[in-house]
Formats: sequence, structure tokens, C-alpha cells
Amino acid sequence: MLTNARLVFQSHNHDRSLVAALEQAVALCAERGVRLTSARKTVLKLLWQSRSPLGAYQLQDQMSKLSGKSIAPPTVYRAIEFLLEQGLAHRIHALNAFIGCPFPRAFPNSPHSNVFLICEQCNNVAEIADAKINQLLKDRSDKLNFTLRSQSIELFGICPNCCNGDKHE
Amino acid sequence: MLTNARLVFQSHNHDRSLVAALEQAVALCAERGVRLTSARKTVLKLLWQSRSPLGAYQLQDQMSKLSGKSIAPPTVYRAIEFLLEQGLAHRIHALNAFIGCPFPRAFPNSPHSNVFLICEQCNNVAEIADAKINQLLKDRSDKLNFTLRSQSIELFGICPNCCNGDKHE
DNA sequence: AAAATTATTGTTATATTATAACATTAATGT
DNA sequence: ACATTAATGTTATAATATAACAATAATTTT
Repeated sequence: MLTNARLVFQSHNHDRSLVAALEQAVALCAERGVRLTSARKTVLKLLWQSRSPLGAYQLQDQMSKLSGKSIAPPTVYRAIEFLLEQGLAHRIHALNAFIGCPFPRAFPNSPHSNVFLICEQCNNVAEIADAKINQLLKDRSDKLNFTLRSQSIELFGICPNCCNGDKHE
Repeated sequence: MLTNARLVFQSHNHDRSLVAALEQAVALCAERGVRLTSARKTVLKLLWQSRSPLGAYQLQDQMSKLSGKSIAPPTVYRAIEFLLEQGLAHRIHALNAFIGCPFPRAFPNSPHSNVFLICEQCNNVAEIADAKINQLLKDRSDKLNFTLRSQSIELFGICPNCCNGDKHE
């Protein structure tokens, strides 16, 4: 099981990993011959800097502040669309919000996985990539002659950081 | 594994099951001391009659036509809210739409399960309730000290009815 | 049964999320 | 440099959802 849960659900600063991740994204896009333009990179940074998912209009606000000029919704949505296509971000359907993908290199273009742990208290979201989960869902689909193409798995609950009893930080 | 996939993904008429299901819903609500009012029952019927999920404004249209007077969004959303609370309907987050729960009695108030197979071609949606899926997701959550409270699992693909090669009807 | 209480619905307005359509600018290939 | 394609800016609006308060219906209390 690959996950960023420990990272997300603890209070570590992950600025350093942001730089590395951005370099990775730049490299990925170069390999694929797609353009990680300024607007797209900004949205990706904002998503990666946030542990909790951001809505399009939150992104809009932050982009407007960063750039000093007002940004219209289509600009934001286009950047998001690009990042989703490239597997650099994910949509959390239940929240109408978006997060940066923590391991875009490990799972390039994989529509499967996409398992999210969403803390109902702090709103932080971690991602899991787990072969067994994927396999089981594939099995069940196969049994019903359903050709599985993509999935969205959103788990809601309380993260270890917000769970009082177990708080040892 | 409990599922309505065969029912949904085939062209059977399920009017008869609708009547039975409605009686069950009436009984369930009576047991719980909640009121399955006319508006709520209408929405539930519409959801159960449809194999594909309906959006709030589709429900609004149909209710307006049925009743002959114009229905405002809050009326629809309140009915939906009630049905969701009672486990008689589910929200399909990826589609901003709703379906009737095919087995409300079997899984009263269970926020778990909620596994949906969504055909990208015909839009029909089947539901699975599978102990193994639930167990696995619970295991993974536990391992990360994440207290799982509810889940939304949406699987997208092609249903057997829409899959050309295997069409034998 | 009448009054008081609570739950539900009606109504209006508006918030939130997302996209269509077309003009403009920037990047890329020739 | 020019043509072409890709990306962004801009305006307007579609689609989804809720807030706030008034009116009505159901239920409980007396």
C-alpha cells in the first residue's frame, strides 16, 4: 500500500517535498510534450501546499491575490482540467474540490486507485494506492460483466491527528 | 455480495418490485416514527422507477408535471435529504444525482457499502453491498489509524448490456 | 376538541459550482 | 517572418444547492 497518510495526517512541514514534486511535474510534462504553464503550475502549487482539498473558487481567490489581478473561473477550471488529465491532481467528488496527487510519478495516468481518506474534522485528505483494493473491485466488476474503467473511492472519517484518544504529538 | 446489477443492467420491467419496495419503505418509516409524506414518496418513486440516477432538477421537472403545479428546488432537496437520511436513496457524488436504494431493508442506516457501478454509456447504476470490500477498506483505514465512518465508492465503466461483444439478448 | 407545539411545505431570493462562446495573446512549427 | 495551434482573457450564463422566513399541516398537550 502506497500512501501519504502519515505525511498528511501529521503536522510536518512539507515545503521541501513541494519543490521536489514540482520538479517531477515539470519533468513529467516535458516527457509527455505537454505544457505546464504558469497558471497550471500555480494551481498545482496551491493544491500541493494545501493538505485539504481546495475548491475552484478558493483557488481563484488565491490566484488573484498572488497575481494581483482578478482571475476568472474558466482560467481556474482550465488549469484544473489539465492537471486532472495529467494525473497531477484529483477531484474529490463529495466535496467539489481538488487535491494535488502525492505520487504522480508512481501512478502516471492510472485512473484506478484514487482512494482518498477524508478527515471530517480537519478536512485533510490522504491518498492510498493499494493493489488489493483495486484487485477486489476489479474482481467484483468482472463477476457482474461490468468493464471497470475508472473509480472514485472516498472514505470519510477521523484522522489520527484529530482522534483525541490517540493524540500523542 | 448483494447486488441489483443483474436487474439494473438488463431490460426487465421492475414495476412490480416498485410496489413491493414502496410498501417496505412505508413500513420502515412507520417503524422509525418518521413520515414518508407525499412529496417524499413521489421522489422515492421517481428514483426507483429510474435505472439511472436523477438530478434534483430532473426530479423537479417530473414532480411539476405529475402535480400540475410548479415545484421549487427546496421542496425537492428536502425530500432528497430525508430519503438520504433514511437510507432510502443514495447520492452519486460524481454525477450530482440520486438513486433509490435497492435494498433499504437489508442495510438499514448502513453508511458503509455504498458501492456503485455506473455505466458510462447508458448511465444505469447498480449497487453492490459486499462484506469483503467493506472489510478491506476498514483494514486499510485501521492500519493508518483512520476511523472510518462512511464511504462513497463509485465505479465507472461499461455495463454488460452496453458491451457489444458480449451482448446476447 | 381547542390550543400549543412541532414538523413540513411554500416562496423568494441568492449562493455556489461549472461551462459556453468568442476575442485575444502566446507558443510552436514551417 | 508567417501560419498554425495552443492557451488565456472576458463576458455571460447554466447547473446545482441552500438560506431565510412565511404559511400550512400534523401531533401533542391540556
